[in-house]
Amino acid sequence: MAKKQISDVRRFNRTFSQRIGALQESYQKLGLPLGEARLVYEVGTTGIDVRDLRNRLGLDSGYMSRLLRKLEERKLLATHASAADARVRRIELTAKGKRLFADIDRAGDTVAAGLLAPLRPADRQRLIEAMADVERLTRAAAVRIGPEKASSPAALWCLNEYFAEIAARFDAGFNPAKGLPAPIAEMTPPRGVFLVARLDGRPVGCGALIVETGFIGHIRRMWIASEVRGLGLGRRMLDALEEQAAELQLRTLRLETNRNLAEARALYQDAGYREVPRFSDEPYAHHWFEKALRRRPAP
Amino acid sequence: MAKKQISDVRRFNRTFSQRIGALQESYQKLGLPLGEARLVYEVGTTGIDVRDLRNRLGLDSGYMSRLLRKLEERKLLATHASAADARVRRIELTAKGKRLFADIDRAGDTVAAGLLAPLRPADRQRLIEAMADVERLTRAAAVRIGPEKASSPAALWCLNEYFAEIAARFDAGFNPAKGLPAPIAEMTPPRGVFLVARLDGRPVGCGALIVETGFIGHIRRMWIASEVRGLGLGRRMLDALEEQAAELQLRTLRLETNRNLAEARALYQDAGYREVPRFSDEPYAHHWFEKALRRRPAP
DNA sequence: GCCATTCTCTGACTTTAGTCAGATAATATT
DNA sequence: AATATTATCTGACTAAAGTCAGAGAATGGC
Repeated sequence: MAKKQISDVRRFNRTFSQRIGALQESYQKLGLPLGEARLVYEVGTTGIDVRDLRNRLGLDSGYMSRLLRKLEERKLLATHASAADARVRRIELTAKGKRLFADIDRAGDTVAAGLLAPLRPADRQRLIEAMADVERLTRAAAVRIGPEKASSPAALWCLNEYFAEIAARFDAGFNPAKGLPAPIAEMTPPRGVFLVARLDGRPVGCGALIVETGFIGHIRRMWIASEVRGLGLGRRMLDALEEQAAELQLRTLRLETNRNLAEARALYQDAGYREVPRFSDEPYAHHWFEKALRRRPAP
Repeated sequence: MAKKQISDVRRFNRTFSQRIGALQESYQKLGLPLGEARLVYEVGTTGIDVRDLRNRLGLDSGYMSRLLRKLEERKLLATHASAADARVRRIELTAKGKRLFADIDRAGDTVAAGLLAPLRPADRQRLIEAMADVERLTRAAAVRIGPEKASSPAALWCLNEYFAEIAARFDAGFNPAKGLPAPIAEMTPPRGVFLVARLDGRPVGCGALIVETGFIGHIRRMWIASEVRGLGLGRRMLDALEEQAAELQLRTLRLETNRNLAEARALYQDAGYREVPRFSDEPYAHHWFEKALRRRPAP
């Protein structure tokens, strides 16, 4: 990577850190500390479960609890047990809290308008487009891939999206009952792994590795959400699956794909998979691939 | 301003706040709090005067002093009186401090490289260009214009740049001794004002208003640094000068300009100045302008 | 039905990041 | 030479933003 590129990116990060610092100061005039304002803003007009809020803001549960008590005392929000699960508490803003939310929201608008105000209309449009580009292109770096339970809500959501997509793209649609099955148990250690790609916590892709007899692994259910496609995530998912395979001491990886998924085929070929004769009964597949893994160096 | 534009900008600010939050966490692994790391980083390998550091970081002098003592105890930096002015203390990093600086620097590189790493070369280039666009276009919003002493270093620096530029652009060069003078005393209240435009503290433009006999003001020394040109700052400087004129109860503003400064002429015309017959002996001028100010509404 | 896990809460602390009011010494201004 | 200003430091506070251990209730998985 060119040094010039790195320093360009660093300059951007630096100036934006400053700008965002200035932005945050603008929230301070609302009469409560940043952390509390952020919390009120995240609760929003619709309310939220404490658990979700804690995950989103990444706060310690004790700290969170105390913040909530403080805001409750100020009559900005109210908590009550969730209907679905009596352990989790649901937060809703009071009328006063909603007014504060509106103030915070307005302050955000003002900051944004302040960036646009000095510009001519054409430059405003350019700024917005450039921001969209930066956002899209930096998304890839914010994606984290890791193993999760194949039965987790995120995993099931990904699989659902995956099925919906291939149903739309395969010539004859897709019926999970007819395709080669991939039971959750087989995508669970030690018989396999299920990887989920997340962007800011939200699932945006998945891939499964199923250990077959001997030293052979089977890659299944690889999917990347369209919002993050074209950023090299397919390759990263494949690399992550190979990493898992290496840890499981596998020697060969196999996978199959449908003729309509041209970008997937290109990815597999580019990643060193070579086409082999049919090895599975997957009725929706037209191409079968295989790759010999390099033996792991002893640790 | 379109609502859609504002919400687009807000989304960008939001995602980048998150990214930058993550970035800052990466510095935390260096074993000292963010504020102290930032300080060490700003001191840099060349050293800095405490005064400048305080301005740059915007810290209270007491707090700053305590931070320095803490870092001195840890043998990360050393202070000594400045040679030029025994009141100011100069900070230099010790060998240990320089090692820490290198670590911080490397962490910054790692973050930047992490943004670039997942991208293909063409996308890397696009990201960098988009970042440069965003930076350039948001610069205007970060510029602050305010009155400063015409004898201040920033003012003198601006005037120097201004002279250098017109010397290069006027047909016959520019000799300050031959031009209409603008003594510092006349650009100082109550006889006049000197405005400086600053971007993140750095001067990037200036403009002077000199009160002539009666209710007439004379605009002189208007200059905008090339790095921020094309962002509407000339107009803002002119507006700010008119604001000052209104506060001084002036009724008419005058100015003159050289034929080679086409963009300046366009600005004046656009701002409502109309060309009038020569009213001054400025030998470098070819055009004279005037504008009647609207009377200020009573406060 | 039992046991592990999840979710929230409380108590007891800590660190970070300041603010504010002087005191002191050096320099600038008049 | 007298006075004002500037730069730094010290003492005495404060608010914000956590951390960590453990308790208690509810739920999920077997």
